[in-house]
Amino acid sequence: MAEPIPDVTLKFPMQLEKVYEPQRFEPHWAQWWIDSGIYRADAKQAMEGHAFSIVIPPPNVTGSLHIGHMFEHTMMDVAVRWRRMAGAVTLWLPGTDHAGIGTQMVVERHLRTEGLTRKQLGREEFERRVWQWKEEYSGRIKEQIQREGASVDWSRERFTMDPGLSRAVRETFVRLWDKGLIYRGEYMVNWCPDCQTAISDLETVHEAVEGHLWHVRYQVTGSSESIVVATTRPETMLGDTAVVVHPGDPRYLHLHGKTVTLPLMNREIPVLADPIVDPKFGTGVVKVTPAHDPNDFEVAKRHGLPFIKVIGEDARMTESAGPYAGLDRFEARKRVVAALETSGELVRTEPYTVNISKCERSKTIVEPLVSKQWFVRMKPLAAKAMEAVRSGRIRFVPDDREALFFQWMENIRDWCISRQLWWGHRIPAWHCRNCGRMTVAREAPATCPNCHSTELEQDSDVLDTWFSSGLWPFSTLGWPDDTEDLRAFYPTSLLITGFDILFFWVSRMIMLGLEMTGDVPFREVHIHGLVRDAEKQKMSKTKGNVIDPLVIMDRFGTDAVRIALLLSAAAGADIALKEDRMEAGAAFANKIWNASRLLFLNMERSGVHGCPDGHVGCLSELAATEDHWVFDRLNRAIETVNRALALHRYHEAAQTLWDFVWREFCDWYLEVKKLRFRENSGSDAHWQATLTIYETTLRLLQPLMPFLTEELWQRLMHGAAENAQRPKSISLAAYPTASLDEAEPERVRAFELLQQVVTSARELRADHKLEPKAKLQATLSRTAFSKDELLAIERLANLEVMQQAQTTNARQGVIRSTPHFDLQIHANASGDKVRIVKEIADLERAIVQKETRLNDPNFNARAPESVRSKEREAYLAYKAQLQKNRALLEGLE
RNA sequence: GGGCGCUUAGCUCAGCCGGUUAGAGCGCGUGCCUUACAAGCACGAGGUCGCAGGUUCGAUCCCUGCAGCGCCCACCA
Repeated sequence: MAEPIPDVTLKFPMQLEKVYEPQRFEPHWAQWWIDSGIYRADAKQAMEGHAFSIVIPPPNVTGSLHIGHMFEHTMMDVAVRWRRMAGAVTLWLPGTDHAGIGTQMVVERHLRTEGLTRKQLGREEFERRVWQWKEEYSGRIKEQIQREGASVDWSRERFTMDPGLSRAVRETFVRLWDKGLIYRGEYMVNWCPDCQTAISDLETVHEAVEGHLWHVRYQVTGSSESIVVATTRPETMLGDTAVVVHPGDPRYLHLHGKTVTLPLMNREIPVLADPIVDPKFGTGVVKVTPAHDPNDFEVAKRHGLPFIKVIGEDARMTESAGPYAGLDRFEARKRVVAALETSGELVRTEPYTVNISKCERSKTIVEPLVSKQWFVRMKPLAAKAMEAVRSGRIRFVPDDREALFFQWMENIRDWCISRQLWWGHRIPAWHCRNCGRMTVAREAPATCPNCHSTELEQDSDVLDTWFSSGLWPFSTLGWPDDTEDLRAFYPTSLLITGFDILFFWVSRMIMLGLEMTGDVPFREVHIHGLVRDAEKQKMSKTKGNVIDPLVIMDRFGTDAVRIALLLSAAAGADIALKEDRMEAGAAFANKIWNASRLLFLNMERSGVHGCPDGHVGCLSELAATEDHWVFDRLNRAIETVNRALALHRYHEAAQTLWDFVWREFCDWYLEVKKLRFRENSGSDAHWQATLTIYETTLRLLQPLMPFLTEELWQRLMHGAAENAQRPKSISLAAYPTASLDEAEPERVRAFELLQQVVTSARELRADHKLEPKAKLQATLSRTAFSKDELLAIERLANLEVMQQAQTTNARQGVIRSTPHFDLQIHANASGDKVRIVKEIADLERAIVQKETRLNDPNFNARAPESVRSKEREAYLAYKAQLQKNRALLEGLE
């Protein structure tokens, strides 16, 4: 096991380097977290206690991680670290996805640079190459995840094509097949001529492009009459086998049952009636190309029309296209149009916007083709999934994403799961070369169950990559075996992922999880937004606006990037990531570092070594006013942070911590404490309170900034006495709950007054542009300040506090007054009244508002008493302050 | 064609159940190298909460309409 602290810091744990350099310790802790095995989940323990489990959305092994992954991982890590510290037995399971089509394409592209194609290599050799690629990239991804500080359990790392997960895939396939939920058949699918495979509906993107609507005349057989059909794809007419009209369309009633001659092909095709036709669109006559249009496919099946395939898998015209055979589909279109023009059968051409489907990956226009594919029947699966969400067994965060989920589920269509690729899970079906019979089985059968031939060949198709990802929450835990892990950690507690894969992945996990395990795969789904660039543009390699997480982690430190991402992460919202965010994050980390440096320096000076044992969280009788105040503020922060984390409001947690640490702990608490350090009055009691606050704050920050807090906490603990109870990492210590001692309200109030006096003095000094070093004299009407508090006021505001006003003539002084104290600052100031005048105006406005409200009988009759009394109180306070300000103003005039 | 979301300070965005004079970061202005931090400190300027109605004692928040922007889904030739 590695040493918990780098050697150099071991020697001088309390001497922080002057400059915050996260690069010095972040890699060290990342490594130690792995070597020490502290994030390894214990299934036995989990079954006894409270478990919290989460699986990583497996990144594709196509390449390295981008900033969106880091955003997602950071939120997951915060969730996991928080639950871990809160006492849950946690499992965060890491892994990667084989990403069938995506990986195959990048490897093929890579091969092309070597002048090779996959066909030249052959299937076996190609698969070997892809495995090589996978090894390289999953290794890179692993390093990146470690660098992010993700507290995953590497002993449970999985890959979608691991033997165990492959077994889960076959098990699922066979069960669905046996239930009749998987079928195979000739249907119309989206065919990508570039990828040379069928793709699912989800893998296509729609795009509106400017095209044409060509009107073509078809001659009615044995008549001088002709009809005109409109088409956006004239090349497909070569495969027409009918034209249809609406059954009730009076214009064409007399043509029902007649035939027309298909131009160019001189084929007789029937005129049919079908309600699919909209009589109001175009001419009300539609050509039917059963083999190349999804609508026409349905029509043809209803009417038993023949299918003529005129476009092949390579997007070139087939032999059936007669003279056009061999031409590319777009070239064929040109020639067909030209031919129709020549023959006079093209009546007219009009511009028309057409919706085309493109392959999401290759951007090639998808060709609807009839081919033999495997499908999953979705309706029955979707019904169960919707029920699980409706009943609340799965909750969405933010919950408006549910609408999206239902919208898709309600209109779900069968899922084409077969791909004509080489990289992926082979479909567990074997075809007998002898009798032709197909066998679906978990393992390769030795002989054909029908004819006992040994001439069996496995189906060459592979499964859609999402088929295996859909099993991820349970296949990774050992399913279909009833493993300890499965019992301990399934259903998983939470899934954090992007909306872009809600349908691809989340929905399928829900459906397959319910079907295979009988339980939901996760109880909560947090759908986050997209990380965009500073101009809110989507990041993409082609735009060149991609932010590489490794680069910015090197530059700013991981904690800084984490806090920057978290601060931007309003639930579900996209974030525009600017560099200044990360600079601010680094500044925050630097602030914490330096605050620690101040404390550590003074601990050494006071002879205090490390964190004191015992009575942590207590406010002793000797605790000072500022201790009471900061206990109060920290308790509030603890409460807010815990609530925010429970609701996945990471930005709120981050913001709360930021404000507490910077605006309260550093700006006020440490500033006052510095005075005590100077006086060398830091008694043990003071240190106890100070270190309690400090150490608790580190723990509160830990889930968000694990590296920095680990480094500081280890140093703090290193100097302290050994304690068997002490966990070996801050990430295993208890998360703060609002259980610190209650601060005394009177003393909290006293500190707030102190702040007001100090701030007022600063305002006046700035307003009157006084010499920064000029000491001012002040008289405080409130006498309740203790000696210590007066000292703090004097020092922080650079004031000399007088027993009473030195002059009764306010004209010589500058005065500031609040309802709670009067402050006269005597100086040779010009007596600028601007501030008082402005404040009087503000107060008058507020008072009018209050008066109107308080005088409104309806308000008095209907508003709750709690609101009314608050309003009255506020009104009186304004009134009092206004009077004082007026008096002051008079005095100045 | 359906559905969803957004519009708050110069910029990026918070604002949970409607209730004191609406917040943060960055940027901007002024003054400070105050022995933790110039990656800092202090002080400040800056908002008719998209527009128009409505509900309510009370609306940035709820409802309706409008305008602008964005996203998702979709087999009208």
